[in-house]
Amino acid sequence: MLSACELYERLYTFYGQPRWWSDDPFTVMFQAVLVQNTSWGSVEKTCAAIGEKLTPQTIADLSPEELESLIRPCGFYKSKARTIQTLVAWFQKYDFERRHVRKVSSSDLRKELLSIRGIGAETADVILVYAFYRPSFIVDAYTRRFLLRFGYQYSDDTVIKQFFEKSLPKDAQVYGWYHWLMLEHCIAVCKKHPKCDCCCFQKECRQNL
DNA sequence: AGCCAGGGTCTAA
DNA sequence: TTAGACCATGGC
Repeated sequence: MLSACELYERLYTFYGQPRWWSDDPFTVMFQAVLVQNTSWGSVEKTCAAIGEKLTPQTIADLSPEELESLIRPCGFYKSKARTIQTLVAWFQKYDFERRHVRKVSSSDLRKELLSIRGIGAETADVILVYAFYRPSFIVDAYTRRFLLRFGYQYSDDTVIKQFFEKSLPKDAQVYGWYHWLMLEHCIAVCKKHPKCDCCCFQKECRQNL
């Protein structure tokens, strides 16, 4: 079994410099909610339609119904609209400024996010890492799928989170890059093997890694 | 046609 | 504490 660090080295060597989700914290928050149990393509389309109006103030000024109709294509639009409005109100307490949010400690920030209805562990960690540069390893469908392919079998997300956090430097940039690399890898493999969860030991899925 | 997508919440046992 | 129902739409 490879360690989390060794896996990272191989991913980084193979795929090179990963992208960041978005430089804009509000874009990260907005998209992280929209993508819940939804395909990324729907989120992209929705955000493209909103265009430059995707700012916290613009979204804050929308009525619930207006926001619902904007995000409808992403599914679960009523609950997501409510979550986004709550998030915006929360962000407004910090004047929509990342540097103000960053005055809060990581653990308190995580608690604040988790207290918002519609934000669970995964969404909170995405926001912590990509929007506010706080190290809290993201465990999502890609993380689980990635580990499965390499023969790791964990039942519980908190155990997976620990697997990464215990052996990596506590660094948000590393966590964000790592998550992005796993995503890239899953997408690259899935193009060749649509049902790839069950092919983790096949050579095609592991070559060059 | 039917199943799934980068989840989260609430409830029943 | 945990499995299962529910939320909803679009893409393939």
